[in-house]
Amino acid sequence: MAIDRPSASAGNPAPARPLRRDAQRNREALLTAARSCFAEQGMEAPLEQVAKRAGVAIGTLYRHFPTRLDLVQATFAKKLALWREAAEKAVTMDDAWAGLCHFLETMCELQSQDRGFNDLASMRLPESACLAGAQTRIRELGVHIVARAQEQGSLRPDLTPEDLAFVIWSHSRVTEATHAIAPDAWRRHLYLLLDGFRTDRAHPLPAPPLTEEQLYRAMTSLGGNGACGA
Amino acid sequence: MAIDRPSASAGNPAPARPLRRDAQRNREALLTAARSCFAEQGMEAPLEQVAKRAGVAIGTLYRHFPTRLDLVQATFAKKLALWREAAEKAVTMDDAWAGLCHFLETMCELQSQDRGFNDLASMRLPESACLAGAQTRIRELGVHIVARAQEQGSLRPDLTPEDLAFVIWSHSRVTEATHAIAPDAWRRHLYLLLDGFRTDRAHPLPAPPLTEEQLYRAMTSLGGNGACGA
DNA sequence: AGAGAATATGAGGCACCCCTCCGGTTGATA
DNA sequence: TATCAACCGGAGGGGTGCCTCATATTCTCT
Repeated sequence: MAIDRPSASAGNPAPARPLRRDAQRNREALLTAARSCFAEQGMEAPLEQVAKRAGVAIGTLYRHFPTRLDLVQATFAKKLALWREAAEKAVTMDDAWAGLCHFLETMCELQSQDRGFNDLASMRLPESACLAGAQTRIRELGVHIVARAQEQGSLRPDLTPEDLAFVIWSHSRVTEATHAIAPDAWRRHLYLLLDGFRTDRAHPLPAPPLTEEQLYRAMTSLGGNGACGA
Repeated sequence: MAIDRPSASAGNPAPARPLRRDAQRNREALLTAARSCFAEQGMEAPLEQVAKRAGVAIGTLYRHFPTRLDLVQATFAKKLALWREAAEKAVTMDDAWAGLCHFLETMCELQSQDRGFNDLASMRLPESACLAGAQTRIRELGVHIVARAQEQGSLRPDLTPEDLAFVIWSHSRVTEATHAIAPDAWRRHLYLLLDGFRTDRAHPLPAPPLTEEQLYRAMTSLGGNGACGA
């Protein structure tokens, strides 16, 4: 499993002299290529294809990113930050329901534009990953987003923060199926689901919410074989 | 692409003399093995593993099922029939909303028990497939199920039969993520979504429904590389 | 029991992807 | 411009899975 090999993200106090110019160029070409490969094919896109698209040999890719996880993290740092910003903003919005919608809609939009981000959102990175902190922060914010909307009475009280994972997962396949055919169809699905979240429509639910521990394990189990799941 | 090879499901007036006893035995062992492999790993489970689990050489598998699609169809005929029966029953139930729930709940249950069925439900088999007829029939019934519930006023009027695909797709990943950790969690997700389907105080949806053609293409596009999608 | 058709076997060719390693190349520095 | 560490290329070994085909086996029928 990739995770056991030396990884650029491991404890690395790196005095980090600046990269040589060719190395810098290659690194950026690799990131650009990775962005497009991952966006099209998900986080398990063949690395050889990333290298080819970057116009670089496979060995070069491995020199820069010893682990698939390293490449994934470098590739998605910005998009993860966007997601996190949406969450930070959501908790500051006066209308908590609008905040919830903003949070989920931004997330779904990011997912729908990028199959790799779709994968990333659906699963949990290993503890060691430097992006794991952002994921954790987003979950914390999710707790507040849910709580505020419930205090204001707009979100059904029997919903837990863990239920937000349902949005990620369910949206994940919907957008995968429709994005090439009807790129906006996912909004319809999201709003149907959101209508089910409203207080005034709530009917008793037939199963208890996931516990935090269960959610953790569920996200870890996804993408178990090929990619970055621990 | 597998579909171009000679397939047992093609126009086959087959006088079909009965199988030799060993052949019969192997065929059944293969189907049993396929059921468990597909249930665990989805429709793209390695055929070599199916053969091994059946205690049979890979060549034997190909003799019985020249195409992956042939094996898939033989494996899932019964479960598809169960799904179809649920649909047939749903349209006869007095309470159309209960019928809708029965239909969707049965479908989701089948999906949650079997990753292969999960795949099968999410995508469209090629025209040539002998199970394609059942899929078509189920869609027809879906139209009636939706119409009846709308006539009775329980289902929101802006919902179309194509929207039922959202249930399949969204459930698909939810159950994939949770089935090993909380095997009943999918019911919670389904009921949240169903609450969004109810008539009372439905909110406007931000995107038009899929057309029939779009739905067809979306289901065809899923699982595009490895398996049975045309 | 013997013959012949039906069936089973599994090695092997192909394609894909992973990752490593070392000889050749290039950019920074003096 | 000479030096050398840093960097790059890409062949190649390992693994998996697909599917075919020549050969060996087994059933069935007389």
